[in-house]
Amino acid sequence: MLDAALAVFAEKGYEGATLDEVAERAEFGKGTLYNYFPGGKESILFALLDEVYDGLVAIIEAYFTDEAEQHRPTRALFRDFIAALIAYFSERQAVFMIMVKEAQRLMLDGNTAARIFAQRERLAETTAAPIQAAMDRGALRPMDAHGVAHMLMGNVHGYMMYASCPPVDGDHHRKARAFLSSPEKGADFIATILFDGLLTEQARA
Amino acid sequence: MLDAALAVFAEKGYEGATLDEVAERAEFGKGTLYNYFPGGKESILFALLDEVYDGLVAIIEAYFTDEAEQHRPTRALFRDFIAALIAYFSERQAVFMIMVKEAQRLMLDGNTAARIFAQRERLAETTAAPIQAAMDRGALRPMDAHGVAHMLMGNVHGYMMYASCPPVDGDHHRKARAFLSSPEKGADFIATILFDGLLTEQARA
DNA sequence: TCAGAAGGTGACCGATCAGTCACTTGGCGC
DNA sequence: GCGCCAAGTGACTGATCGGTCACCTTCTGA
Repeated sequence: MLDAALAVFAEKGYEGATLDEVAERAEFGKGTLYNYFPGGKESILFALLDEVYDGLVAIIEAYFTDEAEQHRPTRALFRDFIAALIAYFSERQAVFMIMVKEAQRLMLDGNTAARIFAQRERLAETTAAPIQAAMDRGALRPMDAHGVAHMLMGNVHGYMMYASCPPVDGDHHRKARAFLSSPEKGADFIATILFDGLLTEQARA
Repeated sequence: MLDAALAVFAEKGYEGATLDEVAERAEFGKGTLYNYFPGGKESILFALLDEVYDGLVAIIEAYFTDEAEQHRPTRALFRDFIAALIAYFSERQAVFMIMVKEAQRLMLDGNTAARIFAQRERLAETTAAPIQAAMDRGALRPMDAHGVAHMLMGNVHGYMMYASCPPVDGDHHRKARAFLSSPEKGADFIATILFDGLLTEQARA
């Protein structure tokens, strides 16, 4: 049932989606929706977002607790983490769309901001742990690990927006974007910027 | 009149805003709105977004063509550019909200994606020029300047989302976020990540 | 076999709102 | 002062949609 809501909300957006359509997609009557979600349309959205964030937290935790990943070089560890996130979103366009269209909107709305922000904190917290560990062992610059985690997620988001947009007519950057269109290439791109930095060696002198 | 639309759309979101409210805020009758924007609600939104993007392109161009800025060290130039962007959005919360809530949504909607994406390309193009110049003179790593420009804008967006969110109850990161809450601190944070890179010197060996 | 519960249903209702249009207002030329 | 046009107006309408509820259809257990 939440799968149906995911598909419809992702396609039409929360406001544009009708419960009739969600019900039809779920192969239930509209009344049944209200048996499961007495809170109505909004509670369906929140349940959906909870599920989406739970899924994300789960794969992040799984990645960083995987025994094999534990003792790899820091840069390779995070580069592949970024690749895994990009692959995850690429295979789940609807999940990505919900997060962009609805979660961002709700985050900027006073009534719902706290709820969504708490979910994003969970995400950031989960990602911040291995970042803090890498800082502690001297592999990463000592900074606010929590803030770095937010920015890392933000970079993946930015990359997905950039990469997933349809080519514009007469777009002379199509080639450049195609270059970035695999999770591996995208992860290299982001990792180079974030971990190596944009400055050349001589510019640092 | 677009100012009124900006305020109302930013507060309630496009779908949630009513034209009655826009008209009231603008101190016009609803019919007058249709004299100016025969295309109705949607054409008001597009006119508004055009204005928003024009304003952004203008300040970016102004920053990079300012004579005094021309020959500063690359890192300082871009660090201050980031600070200027953060300050711009901080002073114009409504502009930021429109871009997050509506532009992002429209970018992921097949019918309107091309139009919004073209505007973002203009932004990226404007920012890409000085980045390309810095690459050409060997100050920045040779990469896809256009992609780097997108990621830079994305980082400012990510930072704004992170910084502008209201503190959550029991949020033990409030202090960390307060640390980032001035444009100067935020720009230092982003510039360190993007230009210097997260890896420590010894981890690069 | 039947009573009753649990789960499912969709026609209906009331509220909302984008868009319309017959009308008013005010200012300008003559 | 008058005619006329441009600009402005808001009550109205038709469509849409969230939410309700009286009813139906299993299923269970006695």
